[in-house]
Amino acid sequence: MTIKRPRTRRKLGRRTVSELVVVRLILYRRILRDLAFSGTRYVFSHQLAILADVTPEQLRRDLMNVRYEGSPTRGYEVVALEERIGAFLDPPTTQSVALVGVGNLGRALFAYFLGRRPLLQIVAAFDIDPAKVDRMINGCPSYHISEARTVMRDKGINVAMIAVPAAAAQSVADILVEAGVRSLLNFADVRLRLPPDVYVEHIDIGVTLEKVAFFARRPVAAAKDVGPA
Amino acid sequence: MTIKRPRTRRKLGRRTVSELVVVRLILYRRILRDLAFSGTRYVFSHQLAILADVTPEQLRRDLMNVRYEGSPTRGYEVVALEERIGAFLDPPTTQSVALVGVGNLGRALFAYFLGRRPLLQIVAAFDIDPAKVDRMINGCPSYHISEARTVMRDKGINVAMIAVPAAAAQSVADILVEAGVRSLLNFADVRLRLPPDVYVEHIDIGVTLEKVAFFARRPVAAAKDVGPA
DNA sequence: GCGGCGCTGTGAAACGCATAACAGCGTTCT
DNA sequence: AGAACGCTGTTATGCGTTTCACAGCGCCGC
Repeated sequence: MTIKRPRTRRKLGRRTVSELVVVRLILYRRILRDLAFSGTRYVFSHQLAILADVTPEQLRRDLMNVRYEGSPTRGYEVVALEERIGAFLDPPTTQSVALVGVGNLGRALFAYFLGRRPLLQIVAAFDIDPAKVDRMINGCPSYHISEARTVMRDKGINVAMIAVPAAAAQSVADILVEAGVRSLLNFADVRLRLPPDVYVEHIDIGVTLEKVAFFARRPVAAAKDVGPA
Repeated sequence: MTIKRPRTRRKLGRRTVSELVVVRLILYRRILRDLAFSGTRYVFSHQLAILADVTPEQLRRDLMNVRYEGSPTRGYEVVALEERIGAFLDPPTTQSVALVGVGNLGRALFAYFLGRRPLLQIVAAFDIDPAKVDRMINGCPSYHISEARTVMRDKGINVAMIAVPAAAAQSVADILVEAGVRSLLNFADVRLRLPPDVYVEHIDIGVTLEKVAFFARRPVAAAKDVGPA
């Protein structure tokens, strides 16, 4: 869920790739992993497109960005394509992530990380509650937010997740950015205002939920575009 | 976070409104609430635009959809505009929501609903774990998923949130749709395949997180569009 | 009272993205 | 062996959204 803004883009080789393409590539790779796991060797664009809920044309167009060529007769080789997308998406080295806010949501995020995502690791948690600080949570040390700057620098963290109440989110974000974070994932229901060179992604459950509720009330055959006039 | 597809639209009066507009309207209203709470009476489009992280032109254009006119000299009257947007967005009556999956994330969602959102209420929770079933959770009864159909019908639920492991999500979704749900909010990291008249919104934390990590590695001044060639 | 300023609302242009259409080619079937 | 099929990669078209630009107008200051 997101608001359309001047898209952040990133160069690869001499090309520039939009956020939308990146998101879909991530999705394709996940599907390819599942396919590889289930023993599939080759896949056609229309098959993969169905699994990703995308048109085949769009899939092929997206794949142009990663410079991988499929065979007209066999389609794409699952493992090879997965690796090629990985080469495009993955960091050269493991990225360290910080989590701020160890409430219900924070714990859910910890649970989410277990096992998965070897290339992204939560190496530090922060909170303001003394009861939650200076402990180990899922093998990860927790600190008081006031130590953020030191810890972030020491551990070379440049990605952070914010899972604190809305009222605290902006000041937390300011602290993080000041401590060198380049990229944020914000779960608080507030639009953060930050310098333009910081990448922010909002997961705004409140807005998303209202949106879903709104569209639950639309006319039955809306998908067919039946509007008069 | 979402993939661009043929946009779901909804008529209002004789106009049709896109998802993007709806999302922004929801956001504007939230900001207006905060402004009203802090005692602000009037607001100009450029002020509101900054708070919403949008251009003033876009804000004004969005507001055209709700048929509210501001004054050239005072701007928009905060409370009146908030109410006007509410009249556009809100359901005539309270909507009942179901939550499937009472794990970490499910509980976080319950916590989220506390106090807020009088127009959306979780009236039933479902799980497959016997230990979590037939209890009260935050004043809401929990049932085994096998009872979904009956309960959903009885309570007139047409919106549901899915917070179960990825492997179970599709079958849960099928059950829900079969039980009459029109609109889904899915937190599982799987793309659900459902009939086109069902509205689905994905909150895919895995994808979003990878995206954030990816853009943390972009060149420093990317925002200025410094690409050569 | 009149001129000028700054805001709103909206038509028109520009942009980005998705969709459609097509050329190339390896495989397979006759 | 030759032809036809179906898939890929890519170019061209179209659409939706955002951005630009300006007309209209109430208020404020002179």
